[in-house]
Amino acid sequence: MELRHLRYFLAVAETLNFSRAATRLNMAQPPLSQQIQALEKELGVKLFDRQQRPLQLTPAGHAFLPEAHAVLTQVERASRIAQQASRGEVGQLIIGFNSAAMQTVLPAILKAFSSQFPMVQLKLRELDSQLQLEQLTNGQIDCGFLHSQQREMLNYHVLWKEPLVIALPDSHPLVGQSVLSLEALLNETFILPPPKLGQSFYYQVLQLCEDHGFTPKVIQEARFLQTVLGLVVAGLGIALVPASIKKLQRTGVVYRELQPTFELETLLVWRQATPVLSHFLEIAMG
Amino acid sequence: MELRHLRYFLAVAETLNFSRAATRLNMAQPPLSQQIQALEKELGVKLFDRQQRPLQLTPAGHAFLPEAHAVLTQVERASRIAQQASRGEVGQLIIGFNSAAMQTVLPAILKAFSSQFPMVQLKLRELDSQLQLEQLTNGQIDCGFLHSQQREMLNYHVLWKEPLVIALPDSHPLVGQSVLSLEALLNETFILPPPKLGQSFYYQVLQLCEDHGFTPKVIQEARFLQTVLGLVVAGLGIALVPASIKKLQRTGVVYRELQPTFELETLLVWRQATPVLSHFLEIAMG
DNA sequence: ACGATACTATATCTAAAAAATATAGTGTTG
DNA sequence: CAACACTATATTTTTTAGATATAGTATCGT
Repeated sequence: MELRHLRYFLAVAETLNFSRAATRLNMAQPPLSQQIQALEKELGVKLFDRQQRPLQLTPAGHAFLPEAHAVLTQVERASRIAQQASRGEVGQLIIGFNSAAMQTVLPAILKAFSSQFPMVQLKLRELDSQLQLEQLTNGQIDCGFLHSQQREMLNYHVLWKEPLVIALPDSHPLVGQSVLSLEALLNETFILPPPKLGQSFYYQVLQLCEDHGFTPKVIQEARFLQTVLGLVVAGLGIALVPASIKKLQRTGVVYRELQPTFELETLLVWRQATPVLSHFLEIAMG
Repeated sequence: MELRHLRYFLAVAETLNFSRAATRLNMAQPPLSQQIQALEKELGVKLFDRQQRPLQLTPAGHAFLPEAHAVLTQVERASRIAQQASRGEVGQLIIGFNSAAMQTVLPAILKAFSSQFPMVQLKLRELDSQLQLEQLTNGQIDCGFLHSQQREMLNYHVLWKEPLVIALPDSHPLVGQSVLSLEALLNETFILPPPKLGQSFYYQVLQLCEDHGFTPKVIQEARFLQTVLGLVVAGLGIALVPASIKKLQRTGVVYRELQPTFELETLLVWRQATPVLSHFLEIAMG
């Protein structure tokens, strides 16, 4: 069976007249009769009762009519969807992000994109930066919002820069100073996320301290920034956190500027731009 | 576009290999490549990325895949439904019936049929006998359960015969006699359905009386047999009703046998037997 | 009832297009 | 970079859709 058979069947079923249907299809009547006969033979079923005029649909023809129609509708739909997908108007986008991104740039981007491309299904994966880089190369995510130093092989764009600030318990002896240098923190205990979960951020802080000539004392219990702040309040140590965390307004914690400043960069990273992704990138970087 | 293109596309999309797909389709590889190219050209969209191997679906191809699959599924469904309809296993059946039929033969028939052919949609129309005959010739109903004398032109089968009995108020002077002749009712008032609504039954009773040499006094208020009995109870007159009405067990009414008996026939009438109707008739006529 | 009319089916031929064969081109792998 | 695996292109063959001519069949009006 071919779509031609269904198109011809519909024309005949609607006009109930082979000759007029042929005219409407811009063809002669005999081949139309033949094609309908071929269709009937393949189905093993008579679709029209030709013994009486005007032509009548058989019960089988009657049942076949809406089904044939549905096939052609589905064909149009398939065609339209392929075209929309090639223009990036439908499809899906798997987006990786770390917790910091969700606190800053991501919400506005998601909102803008999904209002402009409502047919694109967004799948969000909260992953640490290192895992995002792996999944990007595997093609498991289409793009990622992350912190990283290594920028080889993948495409990236710096979306956001914010200074790291020092989070201190409000009872800490250093709260009197509005600006602190890293050297002043030589003997402090640092609270950091476990290296597995936040490798990139972890190593950036470590590197930073070593650039200033010391290896920090570290306790690694906190998985989320929220927890980090809790430990700071508890007086277990101090932490270097992105400035945007100040939004959380947690009591018992004060934030002090780091001098010299260290800028933490949030990158938008991707491997290959599909049509959907191109639109997303344009909106994100616009 | 033809179904061939979709079948070929699916084979290539599943194997991600033109040569192997061609083998699976029992054809050579070059025509397969050509047909896919033709499909892509018609859609205005590339479905495969041939720049790398193994072959990859483009985003458009990815979106097209489930849609193309849906088309072929729908084609199979259409084909199956046409065949089932030709065997009378699916479809619809519009059935006319009068109130007497619903009191007697119809329920058992409907139950038996719908358990054997659950895919057939039954549409029931409560109509008086005359209207059923009209709608049968118009093709508005497929078959009808009715009372009628005129049996030309249409196919029919006598399903049920029951005597008419006389319904009397229990205070009526004639209740003492267990059997009554029509002549005994010469001076009684008869309650009948309005001629418009129950022509056939109405004229049968009238004819019956005239065969016995008198024209009955008639009041025509009752549309349903239920109402007829109500008027009998109220003492407004007597009525000739099918014996099966006795099932209703209405207090205040007594039934007396008519002598000589008059058999009221319930007919199953149809014009042309479609496959579905044939099954229905077979079950109904046992 | 019967010829005129309107329509569909069959027979034959033509044209289009699908598929086969042979071969050139391209990406991938050791 | 040569060998391999695969896809595209060119050309021919085969199939089949479609056109034309005509025969067959149902309906309608006189």
